Amino acid sequence: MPELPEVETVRRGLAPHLDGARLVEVEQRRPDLRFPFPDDFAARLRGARIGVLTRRAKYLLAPLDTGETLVAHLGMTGRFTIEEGGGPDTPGLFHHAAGADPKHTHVVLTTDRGVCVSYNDARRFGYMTLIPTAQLGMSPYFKGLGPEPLDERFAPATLIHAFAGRRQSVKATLLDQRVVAGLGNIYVCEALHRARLHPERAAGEIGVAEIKRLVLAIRTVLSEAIAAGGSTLRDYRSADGALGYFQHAFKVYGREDDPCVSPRCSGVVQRIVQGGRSSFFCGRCQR
DNA sequence: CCCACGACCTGTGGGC
DNA sequence: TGCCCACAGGTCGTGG
Repeated sequence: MPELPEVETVRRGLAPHLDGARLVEVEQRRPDLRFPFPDDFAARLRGARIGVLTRRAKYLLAPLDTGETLVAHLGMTGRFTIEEGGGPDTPGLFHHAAGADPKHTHVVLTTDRGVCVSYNDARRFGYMTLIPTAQLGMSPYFKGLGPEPLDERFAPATLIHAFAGRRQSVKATLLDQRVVAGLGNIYVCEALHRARLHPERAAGEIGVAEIKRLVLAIRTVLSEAIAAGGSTLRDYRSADGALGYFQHAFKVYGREDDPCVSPRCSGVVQRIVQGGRSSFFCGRCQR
């Protein structure tokens, strides 16, 4: 799935088409994604005007003039695609979800500007819901979320506090959205490499100087990834169909058995499994 | 409370 | 070529 940089890239691609637009048609093609759609989902969206699209963690948020906010999570394979000047199934239309199988297009929004925005999700780990805007912060989706890593409120003190006494690995701790919001498997691996921290280190045993390196590494890798339009491995594309290219800047992710690219490091990238997910790291410069 | 693990789905790529 | 298994960017629920 898209992690924070990919979701942010999708938001930036959708915003020019959706900010301030009215939804004139909403098509919901199945009763559920990961969870059932809320009751009368399409009817509650139809006719609504969207305010300014935002992002929190890996969620996209579209506030509506009905008092509700459309909340969308892309799961692993969720993709929003913009299709201008024709319906979602118009033959010959350019980038028909840019390679996505149309049988997995589950929601199609049409705006008063003649733009179709379709949601395609092969694995259906994503979901959409509607929450009263005034209650967003107290909703179960957002209540426990940690700080945005690119917000100044995310600081060494955040992790010093979260790591204290924690025996869980630093890898698993950073994947915990209650600690810091928006990181996923790729960017945790990349940030730990930049901070020269071994993914199996217990969070509680990481020192203050190391935490400072880690906070900087997280900020840097996310900022660079957003600037590159995210990472495209297989499914991910931005809303306008563009490929991200940050994957070319990976230093460890997906590079098992390749040489470590750190200056003056002669190590080799290895892969281990932690909590059922692959961790890539260099055992020589990450300690 | 903490943590590890299976479950949820479908597609793809590698090895044989 | 074809089949089968491992694995994939994320969470959520369960059970120890």
